[in-house]
Amino acid sequence: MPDALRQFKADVFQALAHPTRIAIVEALRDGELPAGTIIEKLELEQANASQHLAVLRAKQIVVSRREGNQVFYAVRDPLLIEVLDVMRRYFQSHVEDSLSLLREIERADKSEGAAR
Amino acid sequence: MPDALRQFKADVFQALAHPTRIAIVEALRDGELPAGTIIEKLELEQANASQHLAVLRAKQIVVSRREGNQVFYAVRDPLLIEVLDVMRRYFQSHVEDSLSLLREIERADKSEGAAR
DNA sequence: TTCGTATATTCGATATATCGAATATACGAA
DNA sequence: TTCGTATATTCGATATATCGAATATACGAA
Repeated sequence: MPDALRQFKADVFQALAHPTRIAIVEALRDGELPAGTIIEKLELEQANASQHLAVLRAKQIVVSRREGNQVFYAVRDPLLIEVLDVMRRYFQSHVEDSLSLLREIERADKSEGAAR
Repeated sequence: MPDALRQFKADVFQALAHPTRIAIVEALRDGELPAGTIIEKLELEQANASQHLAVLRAKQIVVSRREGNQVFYAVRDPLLIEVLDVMRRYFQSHVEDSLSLLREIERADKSEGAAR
C-alpha cells in the first residue's frame, strides 16, 4: 500500500481516537443532528464541541449543512458506522480483558498519584 | 455507553492512528511474524519498530511470544482485521475524495514551506 | 442597522506522541 | 562464563493534540 494511503488511514483512526469524538459519531448514528443538540446530549462545552466537530469535518468523517441559525451534522459514510459496529463486537468479545485492563490502568494511576 | 468504555475504544483507535502501526498490523494479516521480519519488510529502524510494537502490545492489538532469540508477533483478534477490511472498503469508495484531499494537504504544505 | 442566538476560531498553557541515539536485556552457542 | 544476535527500553528534543477563555462570525428577527 502506498505510504500516502496509509497516512490517510491513520488520519481517519486519529480522528476517531478521542472519546468525545466517538461519542459524537455515535450520537449521529441514527441521522443528522444540529450542533446544539449534540452539545446538550453529551454535555459538552460549546467551544470544545466545536473543536472536535472541526476535527471530524477536516477528516471528512462528518458533513455539515447550515439551516438558518443552526448547523446540522451527519456521518458522511455509513461504512464508518459499520466500523464502529465491528469495534463494538470487538469490545464485547473482550469485555473481560478490557475491564481488567481498565482496572490496571486505574490502579497504576492511583499509585502514581500516591507516589507524588 | 460508559465513559471508561469510550476511552477504551478511543485507545484502540489511537493505537491504529499511525501509518507505521497500520503497516505492522497489515503485515500480520496472514499470520504471525518475528519482529525482525516485520522490520525488514517495512524497512523500519529497529528501535522505532520496537516502540510501535510496544504501543500495539500495550493496547492489546497484538500478542507476542518468544521463541529462542526471536519474538513472534500476531494480531490478537481477527475482528481487528475485519475493522481494517471495512476501512479498506471505506477508502475504496472514497479514493477520489481521499486523493484530492491528499493533494490539497500537499499543496498547503508546499505553500507553507514557500511562505517561510 | 442592530440585537440575540448558534456556532466557529484563535490564543496560550499543558499534556501526549514521536523520533533517533544510546543503552539494556534475553537467550542460545561456544 | 562470555559472546553474538534479536529485541526492548530510556532519554532528550521536537511535534502534535487538547483544553478553557475570549473573541469572531453567520444569520434571522425586530
